[in-house]
Amino acid sequence: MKGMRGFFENFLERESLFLDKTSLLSHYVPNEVLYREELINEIANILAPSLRIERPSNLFVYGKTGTGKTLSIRYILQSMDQISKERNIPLKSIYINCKLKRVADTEYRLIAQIIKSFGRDIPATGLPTDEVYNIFYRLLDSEKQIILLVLDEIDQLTKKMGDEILYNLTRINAELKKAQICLIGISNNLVFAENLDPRVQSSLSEEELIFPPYNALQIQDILRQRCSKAFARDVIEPGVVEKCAAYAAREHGDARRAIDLLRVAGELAERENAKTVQLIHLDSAEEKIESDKVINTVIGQPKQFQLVLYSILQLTPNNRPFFTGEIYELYSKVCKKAQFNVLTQRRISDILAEFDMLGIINAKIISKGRYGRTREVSVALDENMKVKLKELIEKSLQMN
DNA sequence: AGGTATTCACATGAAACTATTCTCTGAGTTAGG
DNA sequence: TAACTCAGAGAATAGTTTCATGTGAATACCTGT
Repeated sequence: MKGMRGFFENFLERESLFLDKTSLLSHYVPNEVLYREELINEIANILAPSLRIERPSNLFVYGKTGTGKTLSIRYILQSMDQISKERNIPLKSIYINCKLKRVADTEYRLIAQIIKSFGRDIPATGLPTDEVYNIFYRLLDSEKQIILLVLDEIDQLTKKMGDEILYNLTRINAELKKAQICLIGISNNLVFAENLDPRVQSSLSEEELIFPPYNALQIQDILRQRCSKAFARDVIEPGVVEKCAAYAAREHGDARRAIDLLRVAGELAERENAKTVQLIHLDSAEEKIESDKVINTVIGQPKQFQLVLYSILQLTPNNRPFFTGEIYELYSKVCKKAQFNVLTQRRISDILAEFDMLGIINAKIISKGRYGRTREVSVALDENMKVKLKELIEKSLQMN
């Protein structure tokens, strides 16, 4: 108890490396968005009519992750909201991230989420979808107004389900008497619109913008901008920002990643009582981010996924790729031993495909000629991680 | 030797089923007037 | 008679199962030389 107290006292006395961490968090919107002036102006031009209660063109924004799409849109909407509030313009902006599991990744939930932003709660289940639509219509059309509806990661929405939702949304305007709605889609899949119903495609992307990746120098400036707010003076060793930017630029100019990296590096430095953030911290930060990501995704998976992964990990010391059949065989054994019910091979096949998507395994479909056709699976993790995951899964399955 | 046809061991798709969680409805019950 | 309770019908969703069909190339099987 005494030791604990000492720890916390020590913690409080210690001078933090951080001044204000918020500027390094992902939803932070800075006062100035660097290197996006032109795009922002363009978007502002497109959306401006809404301030005069005219429906602006629907807008579609493409760009890889961390190129400032979301940030720019939010930035613009923020000032539009401000103006419309000051001048009493009936303009409302709604931002929805379609990727969020169990929040807005289905038709029902998307609409429910929109309704929620009007201040009405819709139960998670129980109501028929068209009933929810009705509520939505009535809510929208209750007064003359313009709605700017931002759908972030819109590709996730159509991936699971068809494009019916989008069709409905684009068609809504025709049915509304007073209100008008403007769709702003954000996607990091550059070919997203291609396999969309042509009707949806044309009306959704009346205007299209592409966000190019940042280069290393630009990322440096962005990092410096954030740093000056986030960190105390002179705690960042020279070269750290540069290397951080280089890391991120090496991928595809992902500024978000660079910022995360810097934040985690700072946290690590602080945790080990360092006076400054050094290059070593960057390396450990990269490692930590990577391993946290893997661990979190694995923990988040349902039990059966964990069982499958566990079986794969058991096979991995053989140090050769293995096939669906082998995995399934071992998986059945593991299941029986641990008193879980055994799923069909069909299902395991899908689970393997999902692990492949998550990047935890590498799976390739190969044909062994006369000896059939299967997935050739290998694990995409280093030894440390494998051991750690094995223990983790053992623990998490023992519980139940 | 060269050319087809087979065949394996799954992959991939679609539909249907199960279980859970939640709403809504209307019949039956209760309590107060 | 109004308010309340509670079972049953119906939804949305996740996770599966069932049934059906697809598939790439190593091998088996021919064929004519």
